[in-house]
Amino acid sequence: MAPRQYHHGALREALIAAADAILAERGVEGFTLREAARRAGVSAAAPAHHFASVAGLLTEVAIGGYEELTRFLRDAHSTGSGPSAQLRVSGLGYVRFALAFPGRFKLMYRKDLLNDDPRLHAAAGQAYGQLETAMRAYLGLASDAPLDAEAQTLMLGCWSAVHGFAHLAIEGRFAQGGGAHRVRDFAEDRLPAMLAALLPDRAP
Amino acid sequence: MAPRQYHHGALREALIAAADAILAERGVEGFTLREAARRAGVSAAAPAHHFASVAGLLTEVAIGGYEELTRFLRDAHSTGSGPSAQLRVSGLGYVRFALAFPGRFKLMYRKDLLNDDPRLHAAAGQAYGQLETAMRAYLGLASDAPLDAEAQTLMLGCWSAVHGFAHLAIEGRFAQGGGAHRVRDFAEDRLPAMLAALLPDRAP
DNA sequence: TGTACATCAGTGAACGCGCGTTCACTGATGTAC
DNA sequence: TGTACATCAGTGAACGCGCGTTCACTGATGTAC
Repeated sequence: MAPRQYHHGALREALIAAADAILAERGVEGFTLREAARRAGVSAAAPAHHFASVAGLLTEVAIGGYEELTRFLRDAHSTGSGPSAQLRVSGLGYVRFALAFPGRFKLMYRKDLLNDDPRLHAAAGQAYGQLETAMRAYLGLASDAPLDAEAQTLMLGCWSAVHGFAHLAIEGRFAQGGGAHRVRDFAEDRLPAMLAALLPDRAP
Repeated sequence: MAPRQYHHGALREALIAAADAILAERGVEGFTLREAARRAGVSAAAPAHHFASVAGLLTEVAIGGYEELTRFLRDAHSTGSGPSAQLRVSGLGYVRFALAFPGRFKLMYRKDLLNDDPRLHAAAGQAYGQLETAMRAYLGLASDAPLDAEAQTLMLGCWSAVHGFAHLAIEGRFAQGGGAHRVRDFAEDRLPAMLAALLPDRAP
């Protein structure tokens, strides 16, 4: 590595990466701006030149989180064959994301730590829209049709179920022994059946 | 009110009540031991005589929370007619509890703030057992029968769904305008249909 | 190609904050005789 | 019924902590001419 220069060159990105690493290692509660600065090899005052406040940095991390979640949902979706399987496997993608990045996932729902930023809402909306698209296909609706009452109820149920599952799994309410690995195994083992009960195959 | 005496008389209970009030007003993140002492009209050092640490006090609050949740589940259950309706309405009870006491509810899932206390696990187990009992009746199983694979999957789905719904509702992910009142209306409006989709009537 | 100078992106020290907990203490209570 | 005394349940001051942010500053960069 080159010796530290006075000008970092990409401090903004380095701080975001450092924040991400802290979230992964210590969770949301363990995050501090000073620690992020420390990891980026920079004084505690430096972040102020790139983010108005700690919320600014965390908001950036959360936006990245929603973008990654969208990717997870899309990737999962593409592995299913047929609208029913695709919707179910999208739910699996949601949980996989949450268990892969629990700190980031929790941050994404911590309104009190984030700025009320339109980019954040847009990123969240994109992830949600990904699920909605899958739901439309599942119900045989046109891709631009508004969701009717049944569809809305089903969306609510799916989102609640995968979100609740993810949250409970992260909090260790299921597999009581073992670490993250065991929790992921539990999810891969049990989620498909749970999603199948909630979203049975539909005739096309 | 009598003038403050040197000996409070029931400081332990007063601290628990104060903590509960703080959770209601400011949420988990807004809780501090010093503030609880302040509200009980006592010095910051006083709580140490009743709780080994802040976690001790919060654990007591969480235990009370699980007991209250159990009551909510039981009360809701008793308003349903027939096992199917009773299970569904128990789910409603879970969410009603969460929306009535969001701070306490969140605390109950914050392992990092609570002691690893057998009384806490027992209280949590009792609430969970309440749901399990309703599930057994729903599936027509004997009240002491172990849950088979289908039953376990259904339990997982129900718990995840109501937990996720509660969590998302508390975080304001549904009704974007309005306060707690509007969120509760949304839940009362939408949850029954969601639960009906997840737990359709079963022939007895 | 060189140079003056504005601007940018850092530094290091300090501020003020409130926290949970500890300490030596003291006032109040209750019990043994 | 009184009294000595142990124990209990408070006090107030202090400790050490790490936090986010501010401030006057300086070193590096880049641009106009």
